[in-house]
Amino acid sequence: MKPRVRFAPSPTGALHIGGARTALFNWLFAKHHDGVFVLRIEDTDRERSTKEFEKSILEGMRWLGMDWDEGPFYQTQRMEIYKGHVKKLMEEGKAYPCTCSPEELDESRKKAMAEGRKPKYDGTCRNGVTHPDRPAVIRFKAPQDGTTKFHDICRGTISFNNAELDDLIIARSDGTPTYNFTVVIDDVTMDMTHIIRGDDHINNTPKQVMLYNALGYKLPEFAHLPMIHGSDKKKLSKRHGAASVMEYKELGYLPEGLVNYLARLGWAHGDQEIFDFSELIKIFDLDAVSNSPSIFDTEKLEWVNSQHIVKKTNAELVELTRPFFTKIDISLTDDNYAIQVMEVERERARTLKELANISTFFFNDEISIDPKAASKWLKPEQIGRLQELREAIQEDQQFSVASLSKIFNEMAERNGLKMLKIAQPVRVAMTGSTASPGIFEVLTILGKERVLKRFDAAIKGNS
RNA sequence: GCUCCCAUCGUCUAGCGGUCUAGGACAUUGCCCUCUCAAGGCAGAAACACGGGUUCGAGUCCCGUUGGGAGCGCCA
Repeated sequence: MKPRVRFAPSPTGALHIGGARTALFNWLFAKHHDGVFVLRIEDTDRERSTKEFEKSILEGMRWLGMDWDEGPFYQTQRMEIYKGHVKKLMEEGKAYPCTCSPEELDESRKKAMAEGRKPKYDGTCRNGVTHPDRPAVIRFKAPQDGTTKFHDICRGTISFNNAELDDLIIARSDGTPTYNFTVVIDDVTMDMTHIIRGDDHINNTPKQVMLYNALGYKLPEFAHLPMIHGSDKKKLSKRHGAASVMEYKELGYLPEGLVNYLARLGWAHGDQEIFDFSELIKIFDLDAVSNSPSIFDTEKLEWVNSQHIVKKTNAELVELTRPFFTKIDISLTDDNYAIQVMEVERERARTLKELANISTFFFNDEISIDPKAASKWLKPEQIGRLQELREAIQEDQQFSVASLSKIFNEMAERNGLKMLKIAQPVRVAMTGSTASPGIFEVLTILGKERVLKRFDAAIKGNS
């Protein structure tokens, strides 16, 4: 049987790193087994769900390249299905109305905690409501003894004592169904074969299993993934810097870079670190998923991203970095020129944003020279040599890496100087900084006209 | 507090009873390359939480302790 899996985010926030990893493992699992990946929007929390968050989640999914085969389905459009199931349970005596108020419940919970007991519903309304005048929620009549167990692909059998569980609310007083109920109904009616989700759901699973049993449905396979933590080892949240997937796009990460990094959190394939999409699909499976939580490490993400930047062609990098250049008011008008720039800068940046930022001097007519660099490398005696170099370069008909190299070397030799002493002033004059690609490459890409202008600007500005 | 889950270098991980004096990667240190900075190459420092078992043999299996995480909503 072809597996059917789903990713079921609630639109109460953007698609974040943890959600993206869960989505990715589902997607990879479906692709690997030639199964079906469905997207379901769990929007029953009307208070906090918004259309904007929903849109940004879909945007994040698309950007990461995780296409879905079915959906998106919306829980708010499936109310009749849930209501039918609630009714069925009521008729079979497996659910009952409860009129205890939220305040009363809250109080008994606090009391239980204070007394060291587990906060659970005391069953006041199990045998008839106590306040017929009040609006009622519907509770599931959970088994009170015995155990509830289920099989988890990653962890084996997990079992809970039913005495630990209570009569969960399956429908609110306004008639809308709650999470643990809707997931079960949806997963069953959508024919899900595997439920792959974060392990923060392990504690919900026995409740859901009871519902499957009460409804007479067959259990799917479960696979609970370890959490992704921030550097403080706490569940990843907004406080840990950029949490939303789209923020990583803004930061200049490649979708393949993020996906590669995310795949390696909680999953490994021997010693291999770098994977592209097709490779992941080919080798990904649940048996290689680990059980311990991992910490999100931006530095490794950056390295992985740089590995994927290097895999791109120069032409692709031009297109990829264009939006980042635009943001700093540079428009790439000459693609051939930009391609040459990419060739010399591609290995020097870890993100597309950085790639654009370190390349600005190639595109701006006016460059700003770092004062510290100038005070070290554009002193009077160095300006004098710059002048000399400028004349030699002007006379150089070839203006190639080879010819320039010859000019620089001769100059160094004549003055008994190391290449450093002669290259650095030129680098500062051309790029404004002490770090850049090879100086001869920089010169030939910039072109003689621009080079001479920058010589003049540096000489004029510092003499 | 209770329940459940987890436990190899700072971090991500390999390891599925003997080949582990524990391997790789990021980060880090030194060296090489070198016109700078990267990239790259080489070398180094760095871990099986602890205690009991089981076994001829345990990082690998079992139990406990400790530590961490998650859940305990008319949120999902």
